[in-house]
Amino acid sequence: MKHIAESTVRRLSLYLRFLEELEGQGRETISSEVLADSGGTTSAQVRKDLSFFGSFGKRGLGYSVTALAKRLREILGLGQPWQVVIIGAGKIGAALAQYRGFRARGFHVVGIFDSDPAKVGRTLDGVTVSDLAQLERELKQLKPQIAVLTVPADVAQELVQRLTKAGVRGILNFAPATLHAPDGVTVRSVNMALELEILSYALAHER
Amino acid sequence: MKHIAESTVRRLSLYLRFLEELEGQGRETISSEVLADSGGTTSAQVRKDLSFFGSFGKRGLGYSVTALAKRLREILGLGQPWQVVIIGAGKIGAALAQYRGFRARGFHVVGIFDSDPAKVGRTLDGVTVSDLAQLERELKQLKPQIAVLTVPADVAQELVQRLTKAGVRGILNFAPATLHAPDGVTVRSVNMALELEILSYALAHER
DNA sequence: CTAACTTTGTGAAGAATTTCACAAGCCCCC
DNA sequence: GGGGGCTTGTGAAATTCTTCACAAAGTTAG
Ligand SMILES: NC(=O)c1ccc[n+]([C@@H]2O[C@H](COP(=O)([O-])OP(=O)(O)OC[C@H]3O[C@@H](n4cnc5c(N)ncnc54)[C@H](O)[C@@H]3O)[C@@H](O)[C@H]2O)c1
Ligand SMILES: NC(=O)c1ccc[n+]([C@@H]2O[C@H](COP(=O)([O-])OP(=O)(O)OC[C@H]3O[C@@H](n4cnc5c(N)ncnc54)[C@H](O)[C@@H]3O)[C@@H](O)[C@H]2O)c1
Repeated sequence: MKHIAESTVRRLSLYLRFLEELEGQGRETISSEVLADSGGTTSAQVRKDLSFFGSFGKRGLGYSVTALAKRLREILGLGQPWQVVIIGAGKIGAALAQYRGFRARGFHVVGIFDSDPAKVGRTLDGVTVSDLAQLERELKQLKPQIAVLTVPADVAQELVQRLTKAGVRGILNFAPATLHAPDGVTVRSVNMALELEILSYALAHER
Repeated sequence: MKHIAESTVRRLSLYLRFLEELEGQGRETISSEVLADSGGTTSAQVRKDLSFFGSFGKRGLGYSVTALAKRLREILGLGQPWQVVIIGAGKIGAALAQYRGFRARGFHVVGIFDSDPAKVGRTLDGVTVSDLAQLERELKQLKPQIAVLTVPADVAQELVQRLTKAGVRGILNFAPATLHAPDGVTVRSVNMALELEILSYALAHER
């Protein structure tokens, strides 16, 4: 399959969110035009995005809401549930562990780890925090595909190593650090301070 | 000034973070090559990014770490402190309110608002949570340029309206909603579920 | 059944971004 | 003070991404 740009995948996720809303409302079909508005883009862009994966629409009518949503879930890999572990049960890690939006999308938090004895043993939304020392041992059982890193920046890279070795294939990092992983392991970083800085740039350069 | 791509601004922020690390280590100069590695890009890209704003380097030598960091802070609008309010003192709002990384970059949380009486009156990192009903009255005093939205998705848009009317010019939104704001107001969204979905896409399509 | 209308799918054009590649500038050493 | 060695700054080329624009296909109404 041809390489698909991240911007395209991002838009597909937005389309899917909107389609699921429409599904709830019992709407049956939707045009690329309306779908475009929902994601802040253009109808041509929507059609082009979808065309990478096939042709799902009916000319003169639009797309079947349920069929397109189903297809997008497959494309995005959301047909199956994913097992997720969270490393770092601090403020942001705890918030994420209790966040309903993940489970709703098929991301199941199956384990939480922390190195602080004061945090170990606590339960967050039904999952007990384990000691980081048990990481490798427990991952053998849990077999998560994805890890969320919410630890201080200076230990993030070493955890990437350990997680990778234990078979984790995707990492979502919240620490402000540039991380490196071997081929076959995908690392994405969410950097909130950086988002504020982009805002700061925009405000400072207005007009 | 010519329009600068968001991807460029994003990289400038990364360069700045690395430069500040180097400043701490007392390093005096740095080449585009080394700077590139830090941000996961190429030396040509670094030089091109910087060239939009002038020429700061010395051929044969590289860039002065302190001078470039200073210049980047100016470019990014970090020369001045920004006043920030957080709307929604829930799990993620509370985590952000207590996050040290924001203050370190000159983003000062000066107010927190919530509509839940149980949350009002609590203190997070020295700032007391106010009743949302007091929003307009208190914003007149606080005059924040930036608001962080950590409320449920279905009330996010109406808060954009109120904040905009009260003079806020930049909004960082964490709710999974596509928001619209008038010209002159910048809205950025951080969508964590979407980040996981992009990861999911990558894992599902590997090789 | 036909005609008017709507909307898709997609090449081709256009715009934006990244990479290439190299002349020019500066440092350092002899 | 000249030469060798680095590294910048930047046009030009290459690549990637978005928009345009329209034929083809389907719908709806009469
Ligand atoms: N709080 C926020 O709003 C926020 C925002 C953006 C980024 N971040 C980043 O997220 C990370 C966590 O932030 P936080 O505010 O939750 O901090 P925190 O101090 O509340 O949490 C960090 C947790 O990691 C644990 N930890 C430390 N070393 C560990 C290790 N080697 N293995 C496992 N766990 C370990 C600590 O015990 C602690 O529980 C930091 O890198 C921070 O920069 C936080
Ligand atoms: N918790 C997470 O890890 C996480 C991750 C990604 C996105 N989000 C999003 O962030 C938002 C908040 O999530 P949360 O987990 O902190 O939820 P939460 O329920 O803990 O917090 C929401 C807070 O907003 C307050 N609130 C509700 N309506 C309000 C209004 N009109 N004005 C002011 N405050 C109001 C509530 O009282 C509550 O304190 C949601 O949109 C959620 O989807 C959360």
